[in-house]
Amino acid sequence: MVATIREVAKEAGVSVATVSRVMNGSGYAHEDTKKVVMAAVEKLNYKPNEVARSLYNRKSKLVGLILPDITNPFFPEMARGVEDYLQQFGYRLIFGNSDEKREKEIEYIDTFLQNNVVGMIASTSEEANENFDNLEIPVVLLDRTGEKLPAVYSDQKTGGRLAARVLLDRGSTNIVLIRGPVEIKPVYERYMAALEELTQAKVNVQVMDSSLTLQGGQICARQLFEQYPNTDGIIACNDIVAAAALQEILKRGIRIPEDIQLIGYDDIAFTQLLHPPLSTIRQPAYEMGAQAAEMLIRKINQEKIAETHKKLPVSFVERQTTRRKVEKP
Amino acid sequence: MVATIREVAKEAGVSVATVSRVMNGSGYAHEDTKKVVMAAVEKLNYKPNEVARSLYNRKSKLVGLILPDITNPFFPEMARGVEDYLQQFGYRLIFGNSDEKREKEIEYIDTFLQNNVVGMIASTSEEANENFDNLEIPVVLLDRTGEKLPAVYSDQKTGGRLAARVLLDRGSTNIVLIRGPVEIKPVYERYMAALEELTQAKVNVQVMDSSLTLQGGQICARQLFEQYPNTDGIIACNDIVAAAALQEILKRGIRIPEDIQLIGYDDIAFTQLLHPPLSTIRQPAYEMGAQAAEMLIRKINQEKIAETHKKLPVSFVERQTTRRKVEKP
DNA sequence: TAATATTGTGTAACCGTTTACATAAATCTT
DNA sequence: AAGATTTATGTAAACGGTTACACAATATTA
Repeated sequence: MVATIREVAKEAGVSVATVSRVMNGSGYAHEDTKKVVMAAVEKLNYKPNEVARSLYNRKSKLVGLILPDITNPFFPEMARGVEDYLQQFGYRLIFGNSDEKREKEIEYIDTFLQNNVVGMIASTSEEANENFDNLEIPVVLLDRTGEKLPAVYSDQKTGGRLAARVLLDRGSTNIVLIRGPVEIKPVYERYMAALEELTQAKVNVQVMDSSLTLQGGQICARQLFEQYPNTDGIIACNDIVAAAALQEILKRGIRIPEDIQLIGYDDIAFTQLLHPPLSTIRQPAYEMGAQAAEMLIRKINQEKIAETHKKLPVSFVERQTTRRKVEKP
Repeated sequence: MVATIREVAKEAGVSVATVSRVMNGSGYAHEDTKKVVMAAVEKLNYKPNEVARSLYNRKSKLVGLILPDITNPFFPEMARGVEDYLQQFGYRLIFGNSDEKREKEIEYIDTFLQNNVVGMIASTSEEANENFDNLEIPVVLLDRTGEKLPAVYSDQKTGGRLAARVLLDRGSTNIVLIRGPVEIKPVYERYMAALEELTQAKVNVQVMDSSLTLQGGQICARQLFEQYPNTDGIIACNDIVAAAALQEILKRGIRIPEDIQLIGYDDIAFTQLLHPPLSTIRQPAYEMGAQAAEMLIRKINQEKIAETHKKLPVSFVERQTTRRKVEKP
């Protein structure tokens, strides 16, 4: 059904080596021969088998991508950033969701390797990093960082501090800080930075735990007002949890941002559709993905890379769950 | 760096054939030999190269997945359904976003084929279907359907009709029906079904166009109230557009659902977080993905398949952008 | 114990490419 | 016109697995 290089060679009346050479533009080939070969290629609709190529070259046109959970709207943005960038260079993505689970991460790393990927981009836990050791292919960490591996991530510390500053500057004094899972490094970092900032401000601060999911957020939000009814500021670990909190706030008839301020993290798309639209700390997800892809391609092409650790800036997106800042005269 | 079967064979003092046999549990192998081989495998941390396997077998453990846009929250659900199911059987996903563009679809189909995928799952336009002709590997359509190919999709007609019925039964009489891009079959079908139902009801109906994105929805929503200020019901082509409409409604201070009813389509996650929570028609996205994966595996294993066209039911998710139904005594 | 069946193992061909090397043809030097 | 270059092409050996086939060793049977 699918034509092989031998059939093309036969059709064109040349050897397979010649076909290979004209296909790849490598080595010599007479103009006339090129035409004959291309005609045969055309006629048989020949497309070189990537698997055979990959076997010989010991590298494919495949890039492995491991993300925690594509169902969390933060990651699709990143994935598209990666894909859109790689796609232009003919690379394809093998993709896996890890759910932040070590076994899954390892399983995907292994199978990606078995498929001769040229490189990998991964948001994996720090402990999984050792699985990247002694690989002869480049790996770039995304939304994570580490000593040895190049990485593209965002400035969680500034993000966390910023979130805290916002509530502080706008007058919250009884703040609940919702901490996400501590195993997830970036989430932990933003939490720590916010906590530090709040602590320094000598304001009343309570810490609560939540998963990064909607269900987790809802459970947390419900408890929050039972335990700390006079809260006047909430810093959520991500936008999803913030959205859950917002819903609870509304349900209880608390005025926002007058009685309570709320700030999320990520700036995922639907955040602006909430009512009131959610103030949040923006991470440039798409850009992060694209830059990771760019760095990976650089590595693949053995180019020198100026900075192997790219920390992208975050920014405060002011919407309507925080008050206007009072200007000090 | 990475051990090959030859190195394992040498280490174990046997031939490559023997190693292959014990790895695959095919043919005979003496118990003692097995032990020796497995020890060597262990020692060298040998993992068979899938590429070489794939070349010989002419099929890999890779499945191609083409989705329109992973950035639209409807699709990640589906993708996870596919992945979670396939993952158990050791299949991996090569993934591509098509943006509903014919060239991209074809490009991905071609490169997937070049990588010896065992099968493909695709949400592609009808015109791309011919590219699936004469393939020796199974393909299942997802969220789309067609004559020749097996497919898993949802009942768009019932969905469209249901959406219309809901607004009708709850008393809307000046309804705007937002039609999505007509090239996208499922979107068109739900539109047509709704239109039919509305027309029959002899109610006042206006049609507007929108893309499936937030930006498109916002533009559409703005125009909507300028052109049809006394609208009292909106059927959106999907939840994203519905969310945009909801925002416009709120901005204009129109009461919902008292003055206007709104219904979306898909039931993507954040829909319940809107304020008020959005009534919508639910498509079982995850389930659809999982079932497509199941069907594909059946096909790969050459099992008989009872129904090659699985139409999954949709349902009305009643939330707070539609009124309570008035019971007729 | 010889004949036969079963089990265990190795050799080499194959999957579809790329490329080192050999050799032939064309072109350039002097 | 002979020799040196350059260009053009083919042959065969990789790449890392799987498996048909041959053959040897062991177990079973009569």
